[in-house]
Amino acid sequence: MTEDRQISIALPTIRRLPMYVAVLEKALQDGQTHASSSQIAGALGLESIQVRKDLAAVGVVGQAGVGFPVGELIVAIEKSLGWDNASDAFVIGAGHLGTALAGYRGFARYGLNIVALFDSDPAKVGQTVHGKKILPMEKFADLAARLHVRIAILTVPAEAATESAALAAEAGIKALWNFTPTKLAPIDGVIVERVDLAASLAVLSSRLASLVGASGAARPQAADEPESEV
Amino acid sequence: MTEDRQISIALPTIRRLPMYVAVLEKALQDGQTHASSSQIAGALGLESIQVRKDLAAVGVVGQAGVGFPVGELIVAIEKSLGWDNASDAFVIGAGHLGTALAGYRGFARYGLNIVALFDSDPAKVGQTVHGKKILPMEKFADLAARLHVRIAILTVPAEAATESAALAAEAGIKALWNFTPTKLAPIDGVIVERVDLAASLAVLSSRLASLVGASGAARPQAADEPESEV
DNA sequence: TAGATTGTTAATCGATTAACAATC
DNA sequence: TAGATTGTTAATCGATTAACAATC
Repeated sequence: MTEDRQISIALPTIRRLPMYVAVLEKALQDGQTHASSSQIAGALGLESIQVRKDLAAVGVVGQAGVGFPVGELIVAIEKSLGWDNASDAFVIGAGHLGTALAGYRGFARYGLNIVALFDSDPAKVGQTVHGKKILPMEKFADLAARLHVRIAILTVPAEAATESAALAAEAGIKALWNFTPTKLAPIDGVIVERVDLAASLAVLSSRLASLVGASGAARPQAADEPESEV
Repeated sequence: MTEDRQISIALPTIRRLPMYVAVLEKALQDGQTHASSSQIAGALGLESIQVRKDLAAVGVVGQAGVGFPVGELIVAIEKSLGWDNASDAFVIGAGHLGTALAGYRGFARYGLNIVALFDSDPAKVGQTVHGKKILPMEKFADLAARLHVRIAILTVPAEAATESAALAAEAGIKALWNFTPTKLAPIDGVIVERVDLAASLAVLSSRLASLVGASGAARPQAADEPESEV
């Protein structure tokens, strides 16, 4: 049996693991069998000690004087992340963002397979985007159960987030990837991971503001060209 | 002159500030003039002491026995974030994600105004999405300079990320909001904030994997009972 | 005054970084 | 053997949490 103690890897470490996979795959393509912590760190702008600590957390041992086995490492990381066998997912909300995510081919790399989209708008239902059908919300629970879908990607408008999340939980969804600006209240038995654009933009704009503030007064931009209404 | 010491607010605090704004605006609509740290914390699932520490960082003082002044707080937070006067932004890459972001009306709330999109694909150039024009990359530098645009939103394919970032930096862009899966090398004088979907999905799927692993072999769960537990 | 709540100072916790002996 | 690199143990750093006197 495998060691199976993937629980309890520190969250910051888990967030860095995908970067390691990317770097290691490049190394693999270059024909490298081993990569040292300092090589990996260099490629990512990290410290080598942090790489060693992170890799220790996924349970791979390196070879002193040589480095870490690249192939083995990729497999171990993907196992830790649950990326070793693909998971099906439903998208709830076939708006701009939902259809964009449904069309993103890169998710396959992360073991995520978007099966279908759901929307409450009858005008959208029946359409096909990126080869995936938009289905009515009424069919969600039944299909989630029949197809054993455990992941839902939430891309509905902010006002509909809470209700959609409840419906998904009811339907047996175990993990919600929340792209809405709504912070959901905890739901028993459901993992919620939020992509918080406001938080990310807050970091960007506050740094920009302090940069501008440092170099002089904030100044209005020239009213010229298309100001374009939203 | 204003106090102007917005530098050095801790990053975790900055990430939480937008949530406070959301809660405070709701309080304002309910006619509240003041909100206590425990009220705010309760609405967000945080500890009151953390709220007080965060609000202290933006420089607003509360009133013992009463709470914090709601309106003043909103203004102060928005100032800290640079959300007090809107910034224009360009989108680079008019693919699914780029057009989705260009159509998201919620950004106005964060002082972000998407002016136009740019793409290197001649087939896309000339089209209009959500009332915004798709322009050729060749015009980027000139327009960025003329309109004093400092923010670019990067939604090109992974392979084009580095090149596009360099072009943006060349054109005087000061802040890059990077939605590509590529981790950019640091660029002198340019702030880069990345929306790392792989990192977010890693957290989601690893938690899901350990949840399934904990309850026995990886098995299609009964579409019934909550499996509970964090 | 009495109750509620702030803001400060100290304690705790967890992650990052440093140092270096062990090992290939 | 000599050089490179790991993994362990300890030190540092920063953020969160606790306790409580000050204050409205």
